[in-house]
Amino acid sequence: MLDNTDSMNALLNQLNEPQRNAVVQKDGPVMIIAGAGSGKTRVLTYRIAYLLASGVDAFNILSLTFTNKAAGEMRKRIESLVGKEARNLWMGTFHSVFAKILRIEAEHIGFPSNFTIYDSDDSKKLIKKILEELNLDEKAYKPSSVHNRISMAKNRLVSWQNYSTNPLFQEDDVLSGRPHIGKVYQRYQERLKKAGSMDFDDLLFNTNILFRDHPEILIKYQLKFQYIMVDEYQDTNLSQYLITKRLAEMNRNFCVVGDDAQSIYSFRGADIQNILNFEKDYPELQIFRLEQNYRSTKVIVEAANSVIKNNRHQIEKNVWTSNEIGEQIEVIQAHSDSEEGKLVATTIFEERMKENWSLGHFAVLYRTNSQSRSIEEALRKLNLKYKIVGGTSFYQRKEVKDLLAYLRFTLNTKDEESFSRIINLPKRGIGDSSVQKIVLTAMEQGVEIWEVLEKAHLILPARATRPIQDFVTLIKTFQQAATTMNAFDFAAKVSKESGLLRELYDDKTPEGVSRYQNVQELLNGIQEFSENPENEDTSVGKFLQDVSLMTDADDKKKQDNDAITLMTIHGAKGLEFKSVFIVGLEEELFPGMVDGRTDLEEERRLFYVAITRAEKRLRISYATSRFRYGNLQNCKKSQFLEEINKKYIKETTKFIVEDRPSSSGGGFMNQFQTKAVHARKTAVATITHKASENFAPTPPKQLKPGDRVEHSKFGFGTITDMQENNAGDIRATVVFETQGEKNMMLSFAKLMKV
DNA sequence: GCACCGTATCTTTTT
DNA sequence: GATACGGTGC
Repeated sequence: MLDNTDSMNALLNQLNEPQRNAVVQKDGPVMIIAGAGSGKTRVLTYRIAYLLASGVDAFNILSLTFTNKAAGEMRKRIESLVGKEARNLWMGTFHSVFAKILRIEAEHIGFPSNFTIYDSDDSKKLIKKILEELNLDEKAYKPSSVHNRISMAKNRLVSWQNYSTNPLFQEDDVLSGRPHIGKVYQRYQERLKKAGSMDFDDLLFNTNILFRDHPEILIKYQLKFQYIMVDEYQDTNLSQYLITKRLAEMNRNFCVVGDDAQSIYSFRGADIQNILNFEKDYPELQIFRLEQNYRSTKVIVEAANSVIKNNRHQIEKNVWTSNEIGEQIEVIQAHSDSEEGKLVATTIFEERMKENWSLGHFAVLYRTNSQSRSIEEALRKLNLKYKIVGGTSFYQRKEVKDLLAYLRFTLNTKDEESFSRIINLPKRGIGDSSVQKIVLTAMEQGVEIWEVLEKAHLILPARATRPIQDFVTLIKTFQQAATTMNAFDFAAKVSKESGLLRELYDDKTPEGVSRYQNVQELLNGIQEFSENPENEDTSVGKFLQDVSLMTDADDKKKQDNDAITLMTIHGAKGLEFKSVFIVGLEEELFPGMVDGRTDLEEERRLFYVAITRAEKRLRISYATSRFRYGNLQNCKKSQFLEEINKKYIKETTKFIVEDRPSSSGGGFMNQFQTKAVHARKTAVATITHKASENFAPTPPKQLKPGDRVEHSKFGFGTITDMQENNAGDIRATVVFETQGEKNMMLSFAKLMKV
């Protein structure tokens, strides 16, 4: 530990005055308003180093950051200041830190500690299934919009029980023609619970439940986390706000860092009021303002200021710099998106020559992921190396998720999403109808899918049973192996013996080859994990826990620093580059518009973030026409361009001679074609019964009509009839008190005579 | 059960 | 322009 005052003073001398003040104010509530490029990370790291130096134990510090990568880097920087002790800090994203706590405390909220985390892909698939089951109009109920509503609700701590009576949500839902979202929400939660799974939002929602319902656990963590720091506080939602508020309540050593001007995540529930109202929660608050920008030229800083001042409510601050004036911002007009790409590419090409900057100093930022295409094409033509950060991340690729699904299912056979992914992958002759039958039986009989699989011969013809038995055997051998092998050996075994790798290997199309490589890369990643001496637990279970919260930005392989960075502006937050291009400054693209609605202030903050990523040089481009939805559209220059003070801008019109885009065909819709409507209905009751403590199924032979029985999920009822079928299985008709009449298959015996 | 083919829909932004 | 989905024919 760094307990000598000299070195501490040396540290503090590297800071400017407001930075230093913010660092040494270690106790009590602190808010640090950190303008763009004002050395925020530096203040945070030094602050933690200072806490450690003044005798605070690393175990008692909780520091929440926005990305895993930010956390990792900060930990490294602190380690270089104070040494190994930094490893004991609790540092990470909200999601990863509270997932960790939820695993420790899982039993208190009725989850297994190895619960699976569903990513939004998994969530949407599950929601889709539920929408079909409920037979809801697929035009009004799109999985993504329903998922959005549910996510919003969770972020505002509205449970499914309260959703339908919540005026805020209900009104909007009725207005948009989908009054039944509450029902979907309920079913979605029931299914997640059954699958032993949580989605991203549940990690925070359930943490709130945990702390609300178990004061003794809350106190335990309050005692532990004596000092709490939250970065990017302007992007917290109600759920996150309440978690930290509760945790900080006892010691009140609560330091938040943020910049209201950079709040860009309201679409996922972030509430800028959390930072604007922070002072109301903590009257004794100490506020520090970091206003000196060390990153950018005067032109860039002041241009950014001239844009953001068009927003109304703001925390008062004056970001300034003593850096050079720098060059004016170049605004580039193009006639099409492909021309825009070419102009960007040639400009980078020339600038790199002239300045001798490595490609790592260039970034192209856009509003939507789809804009990367035209840029990529142009860069490839000039042989300029680039990397795309974000978009469909590595971990979202089908082949990667497929292998992960095998690993997940082996450890948690309740995981419904993984099950449907792999049951017929590679093709083993288990078709949709068999799968549906299995899922349906599991629901109707109130047992788990795995159990039905093991007894598939009872409900399916022999032809379909064989491959299922093979599948069950396969998973069983995997389950054995998982307990003894490390993650890598295990994953390698699974990828081979499942036949996944073989199938990809046999596919010699370019896509097939790349898919194969992706799986290999995943295996490499798992190997790194398994062989990393810092990892105590190298089991596949631990790997899965880590990987489910990993994002593209965290990927070490993406840190090639001799390549141009392409990413969304959201992805660029917190980063900086010598030379930045912001592309697509057009109305309805940036500021973006979704079914006629725009949050202009948020879009403006996003533009502010984009501008302030640049250190030396900034260029902004727009095109007067662009391909969207596969056809050509005319575009208007963005209003944001007018908001930049004219004196910082030079407009240039560069020309690329050649290909004008020709409009593509198509676009005529066949209005006369009607879609077949599918009515699929499954009778699934809402399960509320909790099995009695002494519940133990009675052997089927001892049951007879007239018996009163308890079912572990459906509650109490009476047997009215029993029949033996030709598969040798006995079916009992049971009239349940709450669930009505059901046909129970006694080979799945979950009935107890009472 | 599965492979192939036409078409409807899509694009904000992310943990 | 890509993809996911439904329909059709083996």
